Amino acid sequence: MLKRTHNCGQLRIEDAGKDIILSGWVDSYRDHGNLVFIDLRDREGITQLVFNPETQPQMHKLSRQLRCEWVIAASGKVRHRGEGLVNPKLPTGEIEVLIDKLEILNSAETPPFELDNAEDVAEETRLKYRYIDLRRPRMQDILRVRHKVTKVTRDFFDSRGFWEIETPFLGKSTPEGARDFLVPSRLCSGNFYALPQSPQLFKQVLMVSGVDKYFQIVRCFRDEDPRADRQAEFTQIDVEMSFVESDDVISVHEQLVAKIWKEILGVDVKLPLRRMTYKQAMDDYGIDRPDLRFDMKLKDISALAGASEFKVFADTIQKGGIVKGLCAVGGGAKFSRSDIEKTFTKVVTDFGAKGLAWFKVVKNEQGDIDLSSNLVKFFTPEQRKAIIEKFSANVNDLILLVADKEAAANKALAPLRLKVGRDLGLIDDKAYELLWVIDFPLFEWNENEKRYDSLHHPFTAPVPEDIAKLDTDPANIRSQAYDIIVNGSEIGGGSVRIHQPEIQAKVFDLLKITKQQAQDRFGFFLQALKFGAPPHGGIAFGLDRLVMFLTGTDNIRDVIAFPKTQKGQCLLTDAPSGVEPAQLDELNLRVQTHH
RNA sequence: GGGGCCGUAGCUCAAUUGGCUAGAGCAUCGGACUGUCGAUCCGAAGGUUGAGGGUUCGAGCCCCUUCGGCCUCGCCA
Repeated sequence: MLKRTHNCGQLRIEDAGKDIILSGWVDSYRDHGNLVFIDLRDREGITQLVFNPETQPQMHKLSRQLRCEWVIAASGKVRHRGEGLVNPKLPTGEIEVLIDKLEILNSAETPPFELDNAEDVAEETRLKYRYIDLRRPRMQDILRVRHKVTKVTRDFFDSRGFWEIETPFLGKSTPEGARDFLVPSRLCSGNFYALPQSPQLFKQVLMVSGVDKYFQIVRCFRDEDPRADRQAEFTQIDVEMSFVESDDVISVHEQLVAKIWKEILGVDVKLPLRRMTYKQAMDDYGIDRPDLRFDMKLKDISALAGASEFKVFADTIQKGGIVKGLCAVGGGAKFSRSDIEKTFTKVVTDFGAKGLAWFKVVKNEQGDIDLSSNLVKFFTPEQRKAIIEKFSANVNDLILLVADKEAAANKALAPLRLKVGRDLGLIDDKAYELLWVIDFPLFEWNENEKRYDSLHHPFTAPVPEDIAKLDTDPANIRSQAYDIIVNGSEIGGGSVRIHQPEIQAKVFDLLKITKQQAQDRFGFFLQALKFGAPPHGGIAFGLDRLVMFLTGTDNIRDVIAFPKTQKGQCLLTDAPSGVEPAQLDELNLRVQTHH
């Protein structure tokens, strides 16, 4: 076999005259009867090969058999293409290789889709023939970036004294959090392992073990419905550190993020990153992961709205709700009433709001700035003026308002803000706005279950000043949790953990986890805390989402070599599948079908 | 579990109100061609309209069932 001396993206004008060997896939062929041109492709690029019937008649004849995606090796001499023949689209476009020997290593069936057009091909087809899809330069770029991110990450942590340690995949199922993937045990019949949702407790145990600084690039599993940015099987960069406070963890990891941005994108990220409290994020953006690429802050006009004659507003305030909204600069001129009532109203109702109130900001008959909509009759001129002032609105702006309980209003307004921002063209696709969101509440009240839920997870430590509130005012305890946000998407989050068993016990108490339940689920961990657990904290990044940002895709399946569909199926291998009865027998399992 | 979009040739799409032999581009195959690079030109072949059932003189189109893909709400400590 001819062994390659170079790759297909490597040769330049300086290499002219060299005898070289390339191997790869036939990307395209152009047969002129006389000359035959082959674009040869490997993961590094494309190089043009030329077959000339006058210099090498046998090889020329052989080359005419070549078809797309055949695998070949060929030797020849690099030469300049000559005036007017350079292809500026290719990095290797100044040269070509005049072939003296061609070796066909393998033929190929006609591919089910053309690599050039794959962006338009149904994803179903791409997934079924994933090996062909992954040959495309775009997909290989993504694989390369993903590799580089993990490489940068490993080097970063290694240089700072972190150890990469593996934790079990076969673990213990707990009812908290997401649904577990279960694995039946053969040796302990009737019992099940769970695949990890994250290595949370193991990494904390490693801190008790004196490992001090741990990281792992680790697969995690959550048996919930996928989304465009969510896959049941995903990868975390998981970290834990001993003898640290929030600032220590934040500082190390913003350096990691800056390093990744620099190495992959060549972008300098200014450190330290800005920080925003959870409360400010919720007040101004209605969400704990604000997209700061555009301004358009939300404003609460409850005081004004409650005094109006508009029954929906007055009733909402009466019942303890709020009226909150945003001002779309220029939106009054840009959006029609039908845009507002169809598109924008649909956004908020999709997210649970009952409706959307709107005002266009106009000049009235007296030539003064005023509001216009089907609702103005319920508002006095003074109230209208106050609303305009509250939003610092100008003529041609559009004010959109939602009335509901605070959480519900925010829930609807955050996506509305994004939609309006996009429609107004306020979002710069090339910008990266990174920040930390801090000071999360430790708990949120669960009305259905009449108890508190952890906002982060049950091992998150309260801020020291708030510890006393565990007994008196749990709702207002701040936690030592932090999320890192890029362009409105959470790429990582973590916390300082509870390392004292007494505080952990109190938290379980508020979560209505009984001593017995705590013992059954986390007994090993509670015991570990009693044997000299150092103060510790950590973080986990979503590697898939990170790579999505770095490669500019909004589809998580693009950044996973072998992803699954929305039903969790692998179209390449057809997993999951039925199993032999004998396999079930060994596990003492029986499959029940029901409707 | 709910809502939405989609499924026609290998790929991407078209087909008027239910009406002739379901078309086009690309790919494929054959031929031509002295420098192409999305080569070009000539020709050919290619269909269980996702599957099953129904209405009708007649269904790609209407109805029912079902399978699959994507987006999304719920869910994702």
